[in-house]
Amino acid sequence: MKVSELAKGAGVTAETVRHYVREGLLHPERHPDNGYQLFTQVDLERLRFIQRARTLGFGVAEIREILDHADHGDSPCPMVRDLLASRLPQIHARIAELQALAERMEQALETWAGMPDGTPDGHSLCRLIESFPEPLRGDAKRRADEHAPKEEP
Amino acid sequence: MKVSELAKGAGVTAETVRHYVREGLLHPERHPDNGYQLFTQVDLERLRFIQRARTLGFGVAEIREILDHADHGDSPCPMVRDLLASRLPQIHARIAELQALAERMEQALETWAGMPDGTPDGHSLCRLIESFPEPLRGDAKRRADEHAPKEEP
DNA sequence: CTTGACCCTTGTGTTACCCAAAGGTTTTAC
DNA sequence: GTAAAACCTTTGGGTAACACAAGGGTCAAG
Repeated sequence: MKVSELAKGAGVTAETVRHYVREGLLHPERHPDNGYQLFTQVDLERLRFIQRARTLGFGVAEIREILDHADHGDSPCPMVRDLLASRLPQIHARIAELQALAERMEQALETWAGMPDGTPDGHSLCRLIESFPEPLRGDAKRRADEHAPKEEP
Repeated sequence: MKVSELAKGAGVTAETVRHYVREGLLHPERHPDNGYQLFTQVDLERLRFIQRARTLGFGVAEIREILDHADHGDSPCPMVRDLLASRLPQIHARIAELQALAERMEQALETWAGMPDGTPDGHSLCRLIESFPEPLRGDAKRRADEHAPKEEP
C-alpha cells in the first residue's frame, strides 16, 4: 500500500507516516519506477504498535529503540517495562501539577466573580492575577517535560 | 539591576529573562556606555506577575497581550477571565487523558508482572504492548495542547 | 489529454526556553 | 596595576512530534 492507505488504516495522517519513516520507525520499500513508498500488512501492524506505544507515553526515539531491538531478534520487553516504570512517577507528578493548576484557575474565577475589573493604575497590572500567591520556588532551576501524547492543535 | 540580578529576584534563569525581553514582555533601558540591560523594581514585579500568569496556564504570547493592554491603560481583567474560562476545560481534558495514561501504564505493569519476556518471533514485537487495546480513534484528527508550566527533568 | 488526486523532497513553524560560541566589560584578587 | 574570574552582549542552533506549504513528478479517469 501507499502512504495514505497505510495512514488511513491506522487512523493517522500521511504526514505522520512520513515522519515515522524519516525517524526510522518504518522501513518501506520503494517502487523502483516512481519511488513511491510501499508498505505491507506488517507495516500496518507495526504502525498500530507504534500508536499503542505512544498512548502508553513512549517517545518516538524510544519506540525506535524498541523496534530496533526487536528487529535484531532481542526481546524489548524488559526495556519496555523499565521505561514504563521509570516514567510513571513523572506522569503522576504531571497530573498533580495540572490538578493544582486547575484548582488555581477555578479558585481565581470564583474569587474574581464579583470583583471590579479596575483599570490599572500604573502599579497594578491586573489585580486578578496580582492577588495570587507567587509560585513556590525553591532554588528554582531547570525543567523538562515528560513524553505525553499530544492532542488537538 | 542587571539581568542576573533580576533573574535571581524572581527565581528564574538569566536566559529566561532575556527570552522575555526578546518576546517583548519586558522593556529594559540600556546603559548608554556598555549596552547592558537595566531593570527596575517595577520590572521585578512585572516578572513576578509573568510567573504567576504562567502558573495559571497562560502562554507567553497571551501574557504579552495582557501586558500590552495594561501598558495602554486598559484593564486586561476581562481578557484574563475569558482566557482562563476558555482554557479550563482543556486542562480538565488533559488531566483526564493523563490519568487514563497512568492507569494504562499501571495496568500494564501489573498484567505483565509475571508474563514471560518472550523473544519476538518475527510477528510479535512485544506482546506486552501488542496485548493492549488500540487507542480509540473516531475520525482521528487534530489535537492541541494547553500551556502548562514545565517541570523538572 | 487534461484534470484532479496522490506521491516525492525540502524547508519552515510551533512552544518556551536552554546552551554554546565569540567577544566586550566589570569586578576581584594578588 | 593588572590578570583572571565573573558577567554582559548577540547570534545561531537544539528540543518533540508532527503540520503545512511549495515546487514538481505520477497516475487513473473522463
